[in-house]
Amino acid sequence: MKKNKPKYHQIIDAAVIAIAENGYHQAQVSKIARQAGVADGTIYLYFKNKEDILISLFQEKMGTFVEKTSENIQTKSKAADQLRLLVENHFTLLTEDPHLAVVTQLELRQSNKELRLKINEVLKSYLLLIDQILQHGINSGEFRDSLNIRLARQMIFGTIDEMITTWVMNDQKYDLAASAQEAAEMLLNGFSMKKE
Amino acid sequence: MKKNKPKYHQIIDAAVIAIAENGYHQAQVSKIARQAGVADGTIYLYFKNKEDILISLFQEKMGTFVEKTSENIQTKSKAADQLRLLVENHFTLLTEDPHLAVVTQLELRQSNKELRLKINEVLKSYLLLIDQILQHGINSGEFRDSLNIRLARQMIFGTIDEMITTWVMNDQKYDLAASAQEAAEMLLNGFSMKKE
Amino acid sequence: MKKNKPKYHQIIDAAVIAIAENGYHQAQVSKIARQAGVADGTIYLYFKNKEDILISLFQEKMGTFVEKTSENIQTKSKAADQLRLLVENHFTLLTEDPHLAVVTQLELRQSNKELRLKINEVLKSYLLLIDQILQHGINSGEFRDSLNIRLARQMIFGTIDEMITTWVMNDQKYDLAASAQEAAEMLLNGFSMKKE
Amino acid sequence: MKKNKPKYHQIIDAAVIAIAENGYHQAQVSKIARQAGVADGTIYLYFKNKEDILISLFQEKMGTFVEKTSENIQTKSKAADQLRLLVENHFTLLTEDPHLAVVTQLELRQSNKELRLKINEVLKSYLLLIDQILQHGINSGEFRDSLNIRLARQMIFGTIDEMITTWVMNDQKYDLAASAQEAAEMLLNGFSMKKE
DNA sequence: TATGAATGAGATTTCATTCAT
DNA sequence: AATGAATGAAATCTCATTCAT
Repeated sequence: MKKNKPKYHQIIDAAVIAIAENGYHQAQVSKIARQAGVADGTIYLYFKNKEDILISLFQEKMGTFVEKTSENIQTKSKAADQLRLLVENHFTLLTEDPHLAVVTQLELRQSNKELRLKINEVLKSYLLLIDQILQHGINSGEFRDSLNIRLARQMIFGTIDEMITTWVMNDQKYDLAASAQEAAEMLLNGFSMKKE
Repeated sequence: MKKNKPKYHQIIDAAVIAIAENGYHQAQVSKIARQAGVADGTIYLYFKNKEDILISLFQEKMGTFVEKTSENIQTKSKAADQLRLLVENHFTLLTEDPHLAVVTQLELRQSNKELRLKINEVLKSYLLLIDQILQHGINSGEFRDSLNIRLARQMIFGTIDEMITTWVMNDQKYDLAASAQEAAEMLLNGFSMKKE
Repeated sequence: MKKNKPKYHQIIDAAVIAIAENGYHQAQVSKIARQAGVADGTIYLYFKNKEDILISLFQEKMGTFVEKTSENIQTKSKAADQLRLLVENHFTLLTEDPHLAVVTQLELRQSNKELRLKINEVLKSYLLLIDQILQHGINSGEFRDSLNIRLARQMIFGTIDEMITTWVMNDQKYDLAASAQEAAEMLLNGFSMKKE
Repeated sequence: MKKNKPKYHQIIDAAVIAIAENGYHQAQVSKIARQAGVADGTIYLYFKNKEDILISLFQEKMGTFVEKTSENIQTKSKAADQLRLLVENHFTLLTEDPHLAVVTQLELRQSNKELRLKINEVLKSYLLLIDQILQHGINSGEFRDSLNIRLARQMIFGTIDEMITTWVMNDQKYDLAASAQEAAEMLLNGFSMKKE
């Protein structure tokens, strides 16, 4: 299994840096190789092609994130708290790795449709996690019965994504994590029982 | 003024189709020219370079949309109604021009950072329109005083954008406009007075 | 006859300026037309193609020069004086028209082999004039009998040309005509009887 | 160092042939590559761009020539003999490499001003060599004290250059080297003491 | 395993020339 | 005679991938 060898991760981390520093289209395989301290050809011993590096990058980083977040939210019993934690975890992840933030929010989106479809495949587990929280909230009576889960999920993901992208575009110069609670509250407000 | 000549719009419309059908990187200038029914060189009588076509495309289509929507919402006195109209207009625009939907949601995002910055410039007027609605809602007492406008704007735009992108990625096979009202309600719910 | 119409010379003079100011490869037909104050298409009513402008330019300017010089030197009886006059006339011509100097010494040499062959054709009458002076000098006993005319002609033309080119490359900033007599003397020295 | 690898010289030699046979503007990179027996892209492993091939070509060929000639003339003690050797060496170099003669005398002069400035830079060492001979001749009393070195240098270079160019334009069909001695004598004659 | 030299397909843009008005 | 909008051919250079060592 290639994934267990140190060079596999070495190359992925090099790709994150190379893309963040040079931009998607200027991050040639040779630059990634140089950043990783290996020869160009070595890349192809660990990855099928350039696209494979990018998908693997996303899988490794996002996959790990979803797993951890999934575990984290099990510690909370209320859906509201779970959502709060999810937003916070997401913001914290990218705040702690500025290169990764640039890569996922700006650079990787320049990839072609085919690659983006594969990235979406990876994102599905994240969207599923959101769905679980929403379903749990409906079951527990925190959210209203009539909540359209697909719509709510798109609102959550769209909001988080837009917030992060704006923050990255502004050179990450303000404290993103500080807005996590407020964003969660506003979302939750939209999902709650109608007041009469 | 080049913009008043028929070939200017002819080429822009051809670009939308060529990009939608072939993808961003496969929409060569020669393909756009063929689609427009002009020679390759003619393109350069109306546009400085290829990037200029894409910027102009976005300005013409999105600029027109923002203008019209801006006028439309003046007919509504309540901020809630204005937001409902905004969402509906946006969904309708792209539902009625499937090619344009593909281009704005998927293909144009593959452009380089420089082009995306120019696109964002155009988007600013749209975000400003959203801000106006939100401010109006606060002033009229429809939305709570403490509403964080920047956050609310990101929620609105992020949600709309995510909904459209998902719809386009699913080959536009369901009725997007049908979700407009529901989406607007959920957003509005989040902005309303806290219930006790 | 096109050559008698004012626009013919208007276009040639415009070409000299356009080429001198923009360089050979940057002097597009449209620039020459603009400089001449006519439409692009008008050029083709007076010249077969772009090359034809350049050949005509050279013919008009150099042809006139050779004619005048030819007349001038008839006023001198000694070959040495004729040569002195020839050099002086050549230097004066280009000193008085800096644009023309740049065009003939630098820019027109960037043309392709075919055009340069045609330019050489025009130059032949100039070389013939030099030959006449040399033959006259031999006949009159001013130059030695054994003088190789072809060689002497190449020396004269090569020296003049190299002097002018260097002067143009140095932005015409020194007085070229001032060197005319000295250059002529040195050439004449080489042609004179061997001293014992 | 790229210059020590065999392909560097292989490509330069191919460029000389390709340019001589096709002309400057018809010697596309792909033709040079084919002539060199390498792929188009390989060219760019050894040269920055097409212009770099041409500059390097001139530097290698002319630079080597100046160096060798410089060494050669050290074997002669008299300035007159040194000049004779210089002319002979120059004529011999180009007589032995007809392709190179076409390239330096006709084709490379079609290059743009920027490239020609770089070529002139290389030529400076040649002109310096001529100056050394002239100065030596003055010091040794072979040439007259009052000799204008700049002028004499332009006469030497101009004459040699004109002779070669005419010879190349006439398809190199006569024996250029045979005229070397005669040309040198005529130049020397011009530099010698005035006879009384 | 690792290397890195070599490959070669592919696209934007310019500009001389034409021709309908 | 004059215009100028339209034409369309043509070439440099990049970079993902391979493969002999």
